[in-house]
Amino acid sequence: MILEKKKAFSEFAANKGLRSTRQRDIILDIFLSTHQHVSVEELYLKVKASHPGIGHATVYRTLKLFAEAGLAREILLHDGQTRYEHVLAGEHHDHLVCTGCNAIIEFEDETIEKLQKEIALRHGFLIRSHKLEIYGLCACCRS
Amino acid sequence: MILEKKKAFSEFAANKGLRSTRQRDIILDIFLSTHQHVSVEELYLKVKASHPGIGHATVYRTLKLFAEAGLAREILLHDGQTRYEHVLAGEHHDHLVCTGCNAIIEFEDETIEKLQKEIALRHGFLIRSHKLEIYGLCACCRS
DNA sequence: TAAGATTATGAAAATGAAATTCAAAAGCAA
DNA sequence: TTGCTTTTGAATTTCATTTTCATAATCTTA
Ligand SMILES: [Mn+2]
Ligand SMILES: [Mn+2]
Ligand SMILES: [Zn+2]
Ligand SMILES: [Zn+2]
Repeated sequence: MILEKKKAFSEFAANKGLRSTRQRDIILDIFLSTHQHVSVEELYLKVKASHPGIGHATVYRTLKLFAEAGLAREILLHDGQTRYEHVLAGEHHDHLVCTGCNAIIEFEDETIEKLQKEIALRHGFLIRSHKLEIYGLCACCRS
Repeated sequence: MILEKKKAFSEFAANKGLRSTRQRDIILDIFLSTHQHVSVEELYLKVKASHPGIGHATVYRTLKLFAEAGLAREILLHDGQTRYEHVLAGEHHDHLVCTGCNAIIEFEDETIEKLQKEIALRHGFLIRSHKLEIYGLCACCRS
């Protein structure tokens, strides 16, 4: 799975005429080693731990490339930090966001997805993407 | 409807021990006169047009109060600007956002709302709020 | 493989939205 | 009014992100 993603990025880079750099390889490795929903700052700190020379700007730029390449998805919750999550081929999910402990629970609901398509159809709207975020308290934080 | 909202805000202010100020009255009047989904800057400019003395900070602070009072809702789309929309008592809706012309189409779907509750229940999650935004192209921008 | 052309990088500066500071002004209870 | 408290607005600060630009790395071609 990690190899697939590396390959996917090489192909994307080749297609776009991007050069292959040590930094991009490192950032990709570290991104792939993280769990879901990393903020740019978190990832930057991880990168810096083993590769102090790599700068903020490169991490920002590279994560945007990953998103463009389809292996990461940018998510904006309500904390002013952009996060990136891993995109598995063909998979989509939405989020339950706990405002108590910041946990993020993922879910999928085919019916909701279908209803969205119907709504779009009804308005002559062409869907490019969507986000559904449910904010509240997770089971732990309720009790 | 405008009077109701003004009254609602007075009550909220009274309850919170807030003072009644000329600025808040003006900003409320102008907010109520706008259409849906105003950015803070847009509102600030409108306010400044007739009342040049009123500052940015007051507009920011006051809109937060409106949200707290329940007569406005903060919405964060993907353009880095906080917007506020009018909240009608007991009403809820979600958004189709056109990335072509920035139009925002509102919709309600009871089934989606119900399904969200079921998902939350399944995860022991207590819903406080949610947002569903569908991004894409509106009918005009498609053709 | 060396040169030349182009792209990528990183430190620092710039940006832009939002929050904060603080002295002055306004509101309020008595 | 008086005196106390809240609010205001200009300016400053903050913070995430973007941009700039000189330097470095990569790729292409000979
Ligand atoms: Mn996720
Ligand atoms: Mn709306
Ligand atoms: Zn929690
Ligand atoms: Zn449009």
